[in-house]
Amino acid sequence: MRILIVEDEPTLGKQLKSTLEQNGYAVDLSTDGEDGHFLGSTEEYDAVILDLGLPEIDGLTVLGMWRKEGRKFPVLVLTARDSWSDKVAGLDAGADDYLAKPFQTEELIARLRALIRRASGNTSSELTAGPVRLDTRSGRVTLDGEPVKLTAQEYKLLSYLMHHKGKVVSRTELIEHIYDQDFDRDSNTIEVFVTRIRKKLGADVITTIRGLGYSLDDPDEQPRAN
Amino acid sequence: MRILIVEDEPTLGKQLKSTLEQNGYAVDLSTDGEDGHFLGSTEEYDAVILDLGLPEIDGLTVLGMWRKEGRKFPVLVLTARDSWSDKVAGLDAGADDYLAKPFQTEELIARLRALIRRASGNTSSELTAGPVRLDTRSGRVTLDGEPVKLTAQEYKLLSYLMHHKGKVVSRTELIEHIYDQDFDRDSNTIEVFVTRIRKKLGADVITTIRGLGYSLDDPDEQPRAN
DNA sequence: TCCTCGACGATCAGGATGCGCATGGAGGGG
DNA sequence: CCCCTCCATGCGCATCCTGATCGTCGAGGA
Repeated sequence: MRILIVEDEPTLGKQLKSTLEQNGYAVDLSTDGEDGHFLGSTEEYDAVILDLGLPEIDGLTVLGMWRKEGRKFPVLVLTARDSWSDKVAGLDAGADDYLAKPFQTEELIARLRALIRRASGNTSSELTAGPVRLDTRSGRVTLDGEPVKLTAQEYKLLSYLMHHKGKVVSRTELIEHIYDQDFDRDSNTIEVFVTRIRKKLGADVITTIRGLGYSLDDPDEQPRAN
Repeated sequence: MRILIVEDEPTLGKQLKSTLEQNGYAVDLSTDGEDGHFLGSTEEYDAVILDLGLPEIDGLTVLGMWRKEGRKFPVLVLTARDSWSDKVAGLDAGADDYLAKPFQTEELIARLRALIRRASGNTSSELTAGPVRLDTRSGRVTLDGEPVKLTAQEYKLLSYLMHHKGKVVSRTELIEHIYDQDFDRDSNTIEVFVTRIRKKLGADVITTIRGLGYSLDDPDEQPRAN
């Protein structure tokens, strides 16, 4: 899952970035509204953390522009404490959730998880597909109840697929959501990790759709094979 | 485990802080409601001890604000008198337990322990993971029944992991819950203590998940990895 | 229907990177 | 005075990426 943080205060921004990265997200950080808006418009994010108190362009304006452009990613707005007007205006502008500064990083992470989960249409923090179960809260994966050890990248890849269960996900889409800005897009790393995951979870977990990408199906919901 | 004490009387506050620290908690002390509220909103606490008779802002108000902001840590309220009205109001405001002044520090610690235990979803004061057993009441750790001597920090670290058994805990999360406010976050102390604990309890007690953090698994519940 | 060929995906092994581990020593507190 | 805590350094290894090779699928023609 890839996150954009738009936060003008460098210290807080960097701290957030590193915390989120430790939690398995790919994170881009922008420190002003204009740059932030550009990133949000051009790159693919699964969620955006947006500070309202930005220099130059206001956070609300940025949010409004995104929504007008049709960007649909969930936005978590950081507002100064007690500003009800901000809250209302933010809702109108299309924010999905709020957090008043100051806040606890754990809560931020929890809300972020919830946002991403909701955005992908899931209701529980546990995602399942056949014998595979992924708990987004504890960050663990089990196969038939047995815990499976995944590396960071393997987890990111599997997590994205499970959040989009049944959908065909192209390789570029995966790259855009698993890695942050600076990454060489011409490589076969995705294939490599797909192979790895198949080795650990079974070959039939991830289906290849030639020329299009990959898809993770739930055999319980789709009894017949292909 | 990290505790916040909000207590206006300096003597009592300091005494509590030192007592709790001797019992293996990381403690922040605040002497007025405003500061206390701020700390509780920004930092990560596993429990809060809140005196109701505060100057400026009342303890109940502070508690109410926290709950309205969505802070979920358990709160142990200290009330000066045997006043029922305080108790009722406190319950409404979201307190989890009570203690009437004057009280025995022993009792305070016992209740605190119970609060933290409940908050982490454990039912017993004894936490076990494989051959390792940790008694939160006596603060003792045994390996295959044999008592093991842990230093204060080693105990704190192990305790936090055991309270969150099975969850992947990032290094920042550990730092936030084991140390109090003023601590340099860029250091490798966590690794050092993990190493120490492994030496004393066996290398397989704590699992490393590269790039994400550590996790303490219970082999009884999860027979084997890979 | 079968064969051929092209294109795409899977797999493997080698190597760079950086994370986490170990260790020793300085500093501080009991 | 001793032990605990913390910081710094160097090292080893898991992890990740790369590039090459092998395998597979499917279209089109005979």
